[in-house]
Amino acid sequence: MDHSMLAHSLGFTVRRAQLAIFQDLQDVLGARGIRPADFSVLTVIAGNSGMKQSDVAALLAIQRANFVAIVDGLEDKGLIERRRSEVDRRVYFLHLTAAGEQFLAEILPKWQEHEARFIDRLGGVEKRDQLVQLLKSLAE
Amino acid sequence: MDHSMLAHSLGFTVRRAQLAIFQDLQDVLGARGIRPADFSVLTVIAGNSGMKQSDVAALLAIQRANFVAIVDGLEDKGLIERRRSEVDRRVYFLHLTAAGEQFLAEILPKWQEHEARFIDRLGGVEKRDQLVQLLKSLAE
DNA sequence: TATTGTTATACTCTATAACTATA
DNA sequence: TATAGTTATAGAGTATAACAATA
Repeated sequence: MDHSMLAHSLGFTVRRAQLAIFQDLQDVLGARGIRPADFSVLTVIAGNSGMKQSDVAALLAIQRANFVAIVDGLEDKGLIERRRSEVDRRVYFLHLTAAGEQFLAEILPKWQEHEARFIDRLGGVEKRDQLVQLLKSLAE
Repeated sequence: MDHSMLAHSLGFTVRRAQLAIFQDLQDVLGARGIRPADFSVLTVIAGNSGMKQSDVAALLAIQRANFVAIVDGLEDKGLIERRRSEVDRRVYFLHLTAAGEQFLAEILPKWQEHEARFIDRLGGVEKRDQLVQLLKSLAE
């Protein structure tokens, strides 16, 4: 199927793998009405309740200008809420709502099944750990 | 820097690695006036001269409708040319021009340096081979 | 009827500059 | 002056439908 030097390059193989994973993830999350970026925001807030809006954006490498619409969308869905800082009234802290907690609890098993599908392709969690370590060294 | 479960997931780490590699690749190729997709097309044609336009598109997972502008751009730059099939006058075969061959010869060392930067981060070509194998199993 | 290349179009993601309110 | 959030906008990349020429 592939006859070029690209087939053995890092850029090409990483991109192909990323597309395969994201397509599956989009199918899983799209059925529940959210996108991969929305999911990543929910999990970050779940793990760090009350994080500053701009810090969440930076952690996920999303421009703060583009992050506004993502937060708006999740707030409109009733999954998260902005709370103004009393100390510095420029900043918003992000929190999951009760509905957001419930939504995440429902969707997490589906996400874990998604991860499990690809762990199976790799041949187990040891291979996954090995791969994640290699990938992290690429991203520094 | 990361406090979420995402940090150890396949989707997130693959995406981060892909962004790091593509940013570097865009810098390398952008300085020579082409994009990663252009480069991939040039290398495929170099390895398979006279390939059908739609087959190149399929090999690179690019929609044939979106592929037209890429081929147009490379043809406008004088790097490739379309040659009509005598047998089936619907199809175009793609070939590098002499200028295209020369351009690719000039740019390939820069691409190899780019690959080498990431192979270094991994810790050598054995790690690269290991990673490529794992990534291919992800993309099936 | 089916296929190749093409056009038009829309949608998402991303990048940048400038605004506002606060500090 | 500087920062957090916001708005507006433009550029990529990608997806789909429909067309002309050809099979």
